[in-house]
Amino acid sequence: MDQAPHRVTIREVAAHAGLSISTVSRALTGSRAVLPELVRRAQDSASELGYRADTVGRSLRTQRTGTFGLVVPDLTNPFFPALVQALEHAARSRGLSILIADTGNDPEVETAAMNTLLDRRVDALLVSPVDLEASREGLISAATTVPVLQIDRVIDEGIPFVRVDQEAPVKALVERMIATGRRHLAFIGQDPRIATSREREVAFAQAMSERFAGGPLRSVTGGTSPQSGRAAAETLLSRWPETDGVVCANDLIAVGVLEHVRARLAGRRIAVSGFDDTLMAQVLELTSVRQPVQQLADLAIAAAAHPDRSTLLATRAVVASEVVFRRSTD
Amino acid sequence: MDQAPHRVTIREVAAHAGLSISTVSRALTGSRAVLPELVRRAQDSASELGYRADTVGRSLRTQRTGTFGLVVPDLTNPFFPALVQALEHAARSRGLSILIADTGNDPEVETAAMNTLLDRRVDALLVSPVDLEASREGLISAATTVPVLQIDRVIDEGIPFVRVDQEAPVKALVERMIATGRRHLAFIGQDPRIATSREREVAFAQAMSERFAGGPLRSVTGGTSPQSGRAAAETLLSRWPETDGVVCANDLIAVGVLEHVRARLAGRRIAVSGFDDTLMAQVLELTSVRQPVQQLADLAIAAAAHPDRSTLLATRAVVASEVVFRRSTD
DNA sequence: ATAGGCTCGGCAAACGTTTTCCGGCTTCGC
DNA sequence: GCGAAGCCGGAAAACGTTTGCCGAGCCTAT
Repeated sequence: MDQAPHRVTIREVAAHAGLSISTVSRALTGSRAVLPELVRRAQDSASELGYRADTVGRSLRTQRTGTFGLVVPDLTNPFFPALVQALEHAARSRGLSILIADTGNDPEVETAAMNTLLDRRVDALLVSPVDLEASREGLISAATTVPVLQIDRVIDEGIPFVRVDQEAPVKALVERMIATGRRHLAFIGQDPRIATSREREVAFAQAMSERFAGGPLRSVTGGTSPQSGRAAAETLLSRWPETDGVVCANDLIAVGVLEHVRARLAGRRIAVSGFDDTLMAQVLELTSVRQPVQQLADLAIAAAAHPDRSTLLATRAVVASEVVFRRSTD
Repeated sequence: MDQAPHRVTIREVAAHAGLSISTVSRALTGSRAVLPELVRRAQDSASELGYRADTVGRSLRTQRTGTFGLVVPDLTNPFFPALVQALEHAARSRGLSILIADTGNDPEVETAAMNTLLDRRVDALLVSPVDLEASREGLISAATTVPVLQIDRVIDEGIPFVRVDQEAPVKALVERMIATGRRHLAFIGQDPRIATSREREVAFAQAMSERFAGGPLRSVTGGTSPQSGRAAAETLLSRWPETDGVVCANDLIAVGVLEHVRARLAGRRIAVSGFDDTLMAQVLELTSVRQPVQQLADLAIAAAAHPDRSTLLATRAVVASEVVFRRSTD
């Protein structure tokens, strides 16, 4: 049938323009001064022939691919698509591309994925590590080969990161629940090996101990889904029946809790809050913590795109998030 | 600080093993027979030195990158993360990678993104085109350079695709609504320039005309979000107040409709259905059409990964989907 | 016994680009 | 009017890999 169409190379552009390859390269990339007349000739020939520089050849020579590896734990969790989208836009606006890997919450897959990305010679690795412990070794080892940036989830302070502050919003949630008359607050976390969930739990414990020194710490952990949220709510309320406010580490969990509360405990006035301000939170009128995804992405890409790697290697950024109060905490 | 760590090249492996570069290459890739003894020596040296072949060098030589470009319209729509995840897994299990681009529903961005992916010399382009018309030109032009596979949304039958049948599920929905006593059915679509939405609308019109020949076609279109779903429901019900069943082109829309119905029309028994069987549909007990995402992804990657491009170029696949009935259509 | 064929190691070319180096020309200062 | 110092074009090397080709050694069949 139709043959693989021949791609125009810089050599042909040079021939067509009656210039040397070097001159064309310089004229098009602007890497060194070229007489305006020649620049025009080069550009004209290039566009006439439809020339577009081949990134593979360029990468081989420059040792930079203009590509980042992005490793996320689970695209099923709506927070990550939002993050990916923001990162991809930020990257593309600078002419950079993103190789994506979804690890399905498996640390071994994660390490393997990072290695295949390294083989592809990405300029940097953006990672939201799966597991506080099991991900560490692979992460550290990757960091010896390429600049690594932990994004959102940070499991090793020695490696650059861009994260969200968890303390303030959790404190604000607790304060609000107390202000609306609740006294017996509880926390429902995801797998405790997830960095952000752990941090939220710690923040919760601290906020509580400031208000109710010596009081019991009501806390339960489970999976990351409405189903497990419902189950967690059940065990929580059977263990501490007095509970009248629940801070969840995640919207998906909170939705499950909400279901349980609205269905089984319609009479009781139990506050519920989540994290991530997903679409579901908006629809179900669930109080949630909106993540500054855009800011996170901009910081990450800005750091990763910086020409000298020392900037990236020095990145330790924490950005603030904002609680969106809705009916679920009225 | 610490210098960029030197990556081991095949040349060093060859030196260490006392073999020629060619032999090492052949031993490691198995591209030609090599004496077992030498294979062992090559492999030992490779693993001892921690050698991993550089994909950039290889790509330059072989003219294949082992990378696909994936272009999706909007990761905010939960259908696409699911698709991306499935595609990425299928690709990685074959040692292939995916460069992702989110076009934010903008055909111009889409064309630009496709071009930057082409510069990266992807082996194939997997695209869910934004717009039935505005996307066509860019798509066709890209297809002259690289194998292109339309995935889910197809806007040009001349270009290979992997899609989902819309007719059967829509018909099943209509039948069910009729079977449960509804007579005045309506359709709410997304932007009519979205291929799948249009197909669902056509299927709806056809199913209806089979049952109610000559009856009015109640149909409204709007955006892809609960908000616009709610708005659409409002105009729909003011225009055709008798409506007692609504087939929506999308879960997000359906959720908006459901809100409107449950809030404002609590007395009336109006059936609502969506598409994609997202988490929200499950939570809100919304009848929806589950997309065979896994199957779609497997077919797509299998076609794209096939060594000779003629297979991909011949791909025209349609897979079936399944309606999941829930309370919203009881 | 020898011609022909098979196996397999190594040299070198090639993939497409950027960039170093060289050298010719112009300019400028004295 | 002359040396030094830019400016800028072109040849060629380099990035890391795969692979076409050659030829040495061995086997086999007649």
